Amino acid sequence: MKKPSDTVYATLSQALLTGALPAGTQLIETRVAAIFGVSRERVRKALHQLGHERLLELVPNKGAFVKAPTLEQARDIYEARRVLEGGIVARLAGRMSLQQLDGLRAHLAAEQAASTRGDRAASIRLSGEFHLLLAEATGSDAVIHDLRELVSRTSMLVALFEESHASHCGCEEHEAILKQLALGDVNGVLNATYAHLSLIETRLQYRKPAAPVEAEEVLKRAWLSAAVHSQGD
Amino acid sequence: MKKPSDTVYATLSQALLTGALPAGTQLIETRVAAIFGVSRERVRKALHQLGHERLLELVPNKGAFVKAPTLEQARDIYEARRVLEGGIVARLAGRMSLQQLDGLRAHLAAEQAASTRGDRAASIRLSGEFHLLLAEATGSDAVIHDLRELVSRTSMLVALFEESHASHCGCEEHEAILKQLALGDVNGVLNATYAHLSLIETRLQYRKPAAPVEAEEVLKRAWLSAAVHSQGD
DNA sequence: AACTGTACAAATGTGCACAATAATGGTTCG
DNA sequence: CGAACCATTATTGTGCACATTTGTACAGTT
Repeated sequence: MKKPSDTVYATLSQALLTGALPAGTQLIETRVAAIFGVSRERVRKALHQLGHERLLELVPNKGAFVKAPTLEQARDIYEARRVLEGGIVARLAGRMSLQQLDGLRAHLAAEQAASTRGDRAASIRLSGEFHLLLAEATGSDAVIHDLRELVSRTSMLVALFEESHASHCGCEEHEAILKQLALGDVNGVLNATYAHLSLIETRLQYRKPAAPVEAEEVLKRAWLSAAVHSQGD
Repeated sequence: MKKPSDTVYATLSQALLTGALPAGTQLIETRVAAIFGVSRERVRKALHQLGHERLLELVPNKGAFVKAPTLEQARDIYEARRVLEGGIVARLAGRMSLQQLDGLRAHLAAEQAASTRGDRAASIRLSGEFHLLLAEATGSDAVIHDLRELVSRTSMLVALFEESHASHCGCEEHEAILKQLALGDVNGVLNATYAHLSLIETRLQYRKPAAPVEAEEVLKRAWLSAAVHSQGD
């Protein structure tokens, strides 16, 4: 069996990323520890790590709260993605191997297949992975790390601000980016990337601040689900 | 008086960034706690935070070691800076206000002044700040955060791999970047940025793995220095 | 009736003691 | 003489009890 601390972190992380917990919810160490059946210190460490990843807001002597990003902060994240992903594609333009291009094309085909057969879950997952694949093509672990964090935070934003029926990228836009990449047109690929990310950003809209929910039940279900999943290890 | 935990973190961070501790040195919680006169838990938290920032390597059940970046990992960092800073300037090109450009020009003048009067310490500091100013011009806190982390890691690399007499950027290269920025030439500013960072990277060269040193003495001096500095608060 | 000061309750922060784990050195057997 | 195994030691990981801080409610005063 795996170490419980990793499971605690993974469970909380997924719960936050999927938006299962409304923004502003306080995560009380003792309660979470009781729910998960682990000691308070394990929870504490996981909470601090999530705080360092900007998914939680840690207020000294008060506690950990689910970060409630404003629309302004959301735009901050998307601007950061335009900057970083723009830098990625600008750097890659005209410098990619045929093998790398083929890998991206294969991934794009998988995206389109998932889209045509109406598999929404796969579409969302593959759409996110496309961006990470671009980061991996740079060969820099630091770039991958930074983009992964931005994508994670974007997931939370989508869960917060976006209508559920529009949660994945358009395949055509990914296709356009890939095309410009192969051509090696720096300005073209930059514009395609900016347009793509800005289009996603426009899908964000203000929603009601989300009704406070019984965190106990949500976490209990998430914990049991994670426990089931890790049973196969 | 400030909280000791912040001081512990700041002291260790500075010691690592300036390269006072050779790579591979093990930081033993109890020893550090004894040296600093604080409890072990404070040290532990600081160590974990530094580990999360990739300045230390945390091995489970073994301890915290000063990260020993290889030249390959160093290139990884510089590639990441090319990507991110390239994304920054590409995004900024032609979109900056006159006020922002003037601010950068003033900073560049300060750099040149420090350089002509031979103030090496100021030169190094101002050179680093120039890059951060570009990040701040994007207006995205996430971008600033990511670049700051990369610059921190670069500082450690410089302390490790670079000869001491060549530790600051050339003002002319910053001038070239600024010029292309004002012109709004995306390709030009990208090339200037890539050239600048690559030139810095070429200064890196392999040095002897650094003789192991008595970490006790180094930390004690760093701690006393920090204590003196914080006395004025 | 409103405001303030105090006392209580709840949650986090901290230090300590113990358990688990990995390296090391010595010893013994082949 | 060498290698493997066991014991010892040093260090990190964990759980628990206590201290500190903060929010709140209640009562007293103006």
